[in-house]
Amino acid sequence: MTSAPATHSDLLNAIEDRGYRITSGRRVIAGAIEETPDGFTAEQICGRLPNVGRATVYRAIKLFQDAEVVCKLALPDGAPRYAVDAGGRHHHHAICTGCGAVQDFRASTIERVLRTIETDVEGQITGHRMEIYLTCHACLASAG
Amino acid sequence: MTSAPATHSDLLNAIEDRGYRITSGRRVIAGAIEETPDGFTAEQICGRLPNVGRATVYRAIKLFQDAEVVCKLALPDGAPRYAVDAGGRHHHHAICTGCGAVQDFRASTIERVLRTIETDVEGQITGHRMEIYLTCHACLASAG
DNA sequence: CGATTGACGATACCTTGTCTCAGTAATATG
DNA sequence: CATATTACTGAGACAAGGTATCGTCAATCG
Repeated sequence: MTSAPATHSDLLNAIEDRGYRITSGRRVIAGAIEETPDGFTAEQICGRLPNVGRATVYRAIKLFQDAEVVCKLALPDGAPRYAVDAGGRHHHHAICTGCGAVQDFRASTIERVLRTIETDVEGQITGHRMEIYLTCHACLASAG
Repeated sequence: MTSAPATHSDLLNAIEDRGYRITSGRRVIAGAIEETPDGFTAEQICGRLPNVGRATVYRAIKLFQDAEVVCKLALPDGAPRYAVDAGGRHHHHAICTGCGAVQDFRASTIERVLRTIETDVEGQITGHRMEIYLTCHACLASAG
């Protein structure tokens, strides 16, 4: 009966698929992350899980990043923020600077632009980073 | 004879124009920055100028940023890097992940894409960040 | 049920900055 | 030019975000 699929969350599945163990710590970290619809910071998770070590939280987040189910973003001032990356396909993020809410968007035009740029710059493009900053409807309304 | 234009560097002129004093510390910091053709890190400048306090270096870099003659970038892992911003006009940066060399480019297409995205996301866009990562010709050749 | 190996928590440490504060240098004024 | 004013400075403490170390513990394999 060890064949039970154990019905993990997407986050846990992603790291299990890569050969990492599912531990109780990782389970509660994944749970805490999945409760944040609008992105999260590492310290938020640490604060919410006082029984899990800080290092363990950072280690788990890094695993999720490597497994491409969590993505690290930067606010305008460079402050880091994480968001769950459901789809898998390459996409970018629009971040509300008021509340931190994250919207995904897939702008195929951007990919086309990048290919254009490829001919303009000296060298071989290996990657890129792009973030849109905005004020979401909720923040516009409450701060309006 | 106090009308001598004092022929400062672009960096110094930029902060002088904004009402800040030209001090000996700022002079050597600007000099050190202008000697780095391929971007720089704050600690690099600190290391090169042991007689200037660390805080002073960071303060000066911030002034240059505010005056829009220096721009703060992020490498793929989030590590910060600075580059001199000559032109003034809004542009983006392509950074070699091998050596840190920075190329500027002005992709008007990107601005157009952003305006398109504006209609796709929920909220009011306030800004964006974009960096291209590449391997420059020199690094391609030497690591090839 | 062990044995093995990965994961854990605590904590020290690192990096990148910022803040404080007393002392100092750059300007403005007389 | 002397002096008053004010900004600037260096040293060092502090903060945020993250990584490394290390002894212990638990998940998984056989």
